[in-house]
Amino acid sequence: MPVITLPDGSQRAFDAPVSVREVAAAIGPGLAKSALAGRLDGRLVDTSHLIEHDATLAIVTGRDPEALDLIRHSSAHLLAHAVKQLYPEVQVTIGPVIEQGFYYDFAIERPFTPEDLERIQARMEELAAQDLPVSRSVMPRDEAVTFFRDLGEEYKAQIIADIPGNEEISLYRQADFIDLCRGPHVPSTGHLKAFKLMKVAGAYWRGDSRNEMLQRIYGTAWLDSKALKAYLHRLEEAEKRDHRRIGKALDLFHLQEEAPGMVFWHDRGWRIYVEVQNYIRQMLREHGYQEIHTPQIVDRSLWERSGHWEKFRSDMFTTASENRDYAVKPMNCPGHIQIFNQGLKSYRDLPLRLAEFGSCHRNEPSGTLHGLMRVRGFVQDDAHIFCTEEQIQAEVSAFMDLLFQVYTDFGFSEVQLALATRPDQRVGSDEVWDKAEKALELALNRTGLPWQLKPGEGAFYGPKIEFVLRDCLDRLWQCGTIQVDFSMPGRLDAHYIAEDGGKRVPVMLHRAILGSLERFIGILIEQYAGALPVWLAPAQAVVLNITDHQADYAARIEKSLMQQGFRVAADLRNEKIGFKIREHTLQRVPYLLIVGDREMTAETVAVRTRTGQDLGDMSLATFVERLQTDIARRGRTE
RNA sequence: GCCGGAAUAGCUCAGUCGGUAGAGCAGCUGAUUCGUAAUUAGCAGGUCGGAGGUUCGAUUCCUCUUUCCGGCACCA
Repeated sequence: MPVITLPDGSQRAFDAPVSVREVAAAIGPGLAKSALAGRLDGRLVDTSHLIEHDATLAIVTGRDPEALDLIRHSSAHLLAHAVKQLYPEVQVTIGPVIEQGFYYDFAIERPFTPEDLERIQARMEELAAQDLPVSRSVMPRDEAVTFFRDLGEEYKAQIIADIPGNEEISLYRQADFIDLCRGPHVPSTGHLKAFKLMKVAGAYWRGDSRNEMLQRIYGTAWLDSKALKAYLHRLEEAEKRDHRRIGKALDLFHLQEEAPGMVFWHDRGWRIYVEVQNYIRQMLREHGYQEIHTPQIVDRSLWERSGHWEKFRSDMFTTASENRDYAVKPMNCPGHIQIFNQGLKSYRDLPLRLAEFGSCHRNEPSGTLHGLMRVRGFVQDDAHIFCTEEQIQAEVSAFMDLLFQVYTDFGFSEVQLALATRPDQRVGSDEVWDKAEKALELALNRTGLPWQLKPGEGAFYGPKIEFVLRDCLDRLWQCGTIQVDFSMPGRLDAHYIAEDGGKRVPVMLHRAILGSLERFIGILIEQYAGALPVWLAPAQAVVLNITDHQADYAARIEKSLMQQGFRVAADLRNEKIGFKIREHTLQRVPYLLIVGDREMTAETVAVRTRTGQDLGDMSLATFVERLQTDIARRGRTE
């Protein structure tokens, strides 16, 4: 007879097997009503789950952290239920929970329209209002395959057929809808109170582009309508940070039809770009890198030797002249090896670190282009470290230290780390891959930060560590990387003379901290919602006169600041001061220096920040000190 | 590349059930010289993304195409 231990340590004995729901009811009718699931000996189960033996049990309600996932998962089922009712010809496939909601993939001849979405949403609301009980049952695998095949659900049958034969399959039923699912689910559809279908999209069956395309419906679901509303509001706010919108509003850059995926940088955006570049340039010098510059357009034969022509030809831009074929460089490494190869290198020259702000072009698939985040023409803060196998470990570790220093200077603390290991198609022996992967893993562990393993996602020539940042809508973008390459130096005849006088092929480490400068600046813009820290701001201060009377004084201040190396402008237009303040505040200029007769007489400036703070009057020298402090701090928050 | 959606003034957007378009802001001209987030009056501004088709007539309907947006696949 089961004795149930509750989270508060109290125990309840039952003289027969009881369900989670019955235990909840024994505690209180309110709890029974709000019970979504149970946590039985640490495992999530349905409220209908029958407890036959002694166990610990926690009743899961909306207050528990598991509740959201449960609700989202059940919402996915509700979505499928509604779709099957409205469009019986549709086949269901999978419907998992994702970060802010759920989706469900359907096989359907005709794609869903936005109007379909409205109909489906309405039907879901009806089904939820009916508070249909959700029940669980089990079936042997083979029987389940036949069952779904008879229903005409080929995809479901295929999914089940892939489950090992000796396992039992659990099914969930609500009214006339039945779906394969591991569960658990909410006890009835009435628990689903706040959901919204967000968008339709195509998605390949089993995530493979060789397969047919399914129609995916994305939705979000929350505990109550207040949380749903708050989420939708957060989304709207996030969209205001979109670097494409801000780039236009702040006159930073633009893209246009004639050059898809290539950026036209305007003066204000280019100031950011140059500042970022100069900062990196200085860091690289301090860390033992040489800066070089290699050609944009190189004869095809070099790309043939490097292997790029064979593997990435369709992704390279090519051109021809006088019976020769050329490719615009998609990456810098072959060029860097050419510099390494000039003159005989000794082991004493290693590690040799060659850096380049390499302008690269890749003919990315049209559907992937995305503002500054995914472009066809970009510049990497690229470098290649030529070293011996023994030096890999130290070089990787030194790189990671440098990378975190840089990210901190830019104000990024949330970086996701991943190790991408050997893909199926690769060059090099397993022994060499073992060594390379081990080296990266050790360096990762040394950081003490969590990291993710991405098996099979390494480059064809070696494994890599990825440093990933998020955009304003939580989409992930790889920025930094370090990759071990045992193959390309050999292919391109790089070698050095070892201590014993023998010829050796160096190992090459490909590494970038920011990755594409375009992408990194895009993320910076979103991170700061356009209000870049003083060291990066396109204009650090603007001098505003109140009337013509102070025009000369304002111009003098502008000139003085400019000569001291600050990015400053004077706005001497005949406009009201409130109007000028509004404009430059919207332009996110960190400091507005207002000068009227009072300041002119006192030889001061009245300083206002872009956040609306009034710092009062101060001398120019005091203001300069403030600027210098800000600039020295960079993006660090301390 | 694949699926869906969109493209109208410099920007943000409205509109035309087929009769060649409208607002706000920005711009230009004038007045205003003003103290911390929009002074004011007037003017001008568009081959309605591109090409073809249907039609007496297309920005509107159809086809193709380009780009962008959201996903998916890809990302050396």
